[in-house]
Amino acid sequence: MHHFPSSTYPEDRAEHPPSFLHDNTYNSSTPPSSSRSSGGSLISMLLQKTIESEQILQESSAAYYHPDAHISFSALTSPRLVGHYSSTSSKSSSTTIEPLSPASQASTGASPNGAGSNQDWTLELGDRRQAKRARVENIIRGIAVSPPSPSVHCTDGETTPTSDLQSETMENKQENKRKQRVSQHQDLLTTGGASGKSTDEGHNLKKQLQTMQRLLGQLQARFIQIYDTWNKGYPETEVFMDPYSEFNNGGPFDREDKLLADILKYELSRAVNSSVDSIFKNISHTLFKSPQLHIKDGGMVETDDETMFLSSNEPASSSTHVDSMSRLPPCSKSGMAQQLPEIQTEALSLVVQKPASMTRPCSLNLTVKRPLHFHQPSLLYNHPTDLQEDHQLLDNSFHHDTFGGLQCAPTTTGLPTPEMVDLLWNPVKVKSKVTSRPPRSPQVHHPIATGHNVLLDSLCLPHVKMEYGSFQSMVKRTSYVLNEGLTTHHLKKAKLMFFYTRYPSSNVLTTFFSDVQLTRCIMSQLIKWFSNFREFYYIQMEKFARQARVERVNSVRDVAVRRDSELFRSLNMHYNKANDFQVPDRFLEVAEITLQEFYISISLARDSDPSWKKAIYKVISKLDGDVPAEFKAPPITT
DNA sequence: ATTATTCCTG
DNA sequence: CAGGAATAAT
Repeated sequence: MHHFPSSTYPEDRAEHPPSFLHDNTYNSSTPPSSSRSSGGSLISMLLQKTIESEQILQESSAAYYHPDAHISFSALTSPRLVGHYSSTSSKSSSTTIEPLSPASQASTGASPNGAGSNQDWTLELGDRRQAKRARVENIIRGIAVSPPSPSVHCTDGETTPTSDLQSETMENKQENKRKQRVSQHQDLLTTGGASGKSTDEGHNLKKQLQTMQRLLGQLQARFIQIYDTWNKGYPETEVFMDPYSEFNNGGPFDREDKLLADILKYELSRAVNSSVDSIFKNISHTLFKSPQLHIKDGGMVETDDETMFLSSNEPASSSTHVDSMSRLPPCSKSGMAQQLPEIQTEALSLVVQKPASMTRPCSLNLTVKRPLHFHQPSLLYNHPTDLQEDHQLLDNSFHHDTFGGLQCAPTTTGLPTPEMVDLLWNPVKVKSKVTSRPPRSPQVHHPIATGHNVLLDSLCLPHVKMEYGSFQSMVKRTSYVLNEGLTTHHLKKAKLMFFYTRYPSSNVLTTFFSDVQLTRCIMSQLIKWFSNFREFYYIQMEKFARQARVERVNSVRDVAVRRDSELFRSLNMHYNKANDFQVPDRFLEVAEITLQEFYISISLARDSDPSWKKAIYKVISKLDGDVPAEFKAPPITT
């Protein structure tokens, strides 16, 4: 159909004009460099989003077009952007998420210190401080008293404490969403439960689990609120700094703040501890009362004492926070009353400080002693929470981590295999090279060593000193874990994505590989992958084009690519080795066009020009289509 | 000078 | 597919 060389192709062939039609498809106007390196943990991204959206909401809409905003608004996308922010509801389509993509996050997130920041920050600092304090105090009160009631009003990560109007409407929406999800979850639990019969006990348990999930979601939301409030109170610092050292240095924290910090630390750790402990008690009461379920795996030793301790507790109600606290083993309380971060435990060395590339460096002073009884239940109770709505990132692994874990854990034997346990305990791949990762060794694996420290460290929460186990449990339950490296599954997914896009923008990559920590390194690895894909693709094209020229007719019309073509077989073998994916027709068209381009160029002896392929590349780069949304799900599902 | 991409090699 | 040189683009 397309008989003409490059000059005629551009517009009419681009049926799905991508938003990144620029020649430099990878950088557009937002460099993914240091900006994206803020650790990339879920929560840090959450926080960043919160902060960012707050800023955006505060600024006038004119700020969208401020040159310093660095948000790449094409004429195509700007209406959607405005729509997105004004409605404050985000659909799950990739296009509406664009404005919140990490790239734009980074640029806007850096704005407080940038040239484009408004002076309101400093001018209204005094007033804002007072308001801030009021809010924080309110939060504390809420934490101290609020029972895990479903009706509790809580803001999610997307909402902002300052813009009441916004958050109010948003809370309603999100509350609804949350209910939906919870009910969905319940369906899953009832249908996919291990026992199959829904005893009263199981019923109660489920209800309590849901309640606890909600509570945890609220707690996380409060974390975010508090963090946000603090961070906002000192925009000039941008980075959250150690209150104590800063105080001594005449830094931004005054006595009141120190006091506030102490109170917060105490309340937060207390609330989290008690709620998590309650959850644990409930679930362990059911799961572990059978001696069959005493599991010993690696460092996880379960003694009879613990079991007795666990099963002797009655189900916790909302009013037993303090009560349940008092039942905790001494070690779990150790971190609570201690206020000074100087008190380190031996395991603090395990907390790995991220390299300086982090935009929001901070360390968590966490005591790492954790009650043994926390180990096992965490495996089986890796739930998401309500905070996940509107967060693409969360939604993705949500399916996999949660339901996968829940459905797989109870095997026919009723016992998780060591591999499963290990897998669940090792969601963070510390060193992952797709091609060179050695098989996981079945050796003893200390649960609190490695892996999770990265996660914890990247949380970037204020200095809340709390019991490690509870905190970790909360993290594991309220958020899924980001992979730190690309896996073979990601590679497979990338190859399939190549059928749709030969030149994926960094935007596309971030949205479709959101279940990995997209550091600079990972991102360039992904880019390299696609570069390699293209290389193979073009080599095949040239090869078959020359071959066609030799043996076939002289007409371009006869140059075609069909599913039975040898060229297609070659490509399919490369990108879809398992042949379990239906290659879209569009790819055949693109391949045919590519082949024709090569054929023409060779026919016209353009290949004498050393850069003769460049023109072809340019043509092909405009033929990218949208990647189906299904690819946003984590790749392991197949 | 820096960054992105291709080309080449193992 | 990854590493690195070469090269183009900014």
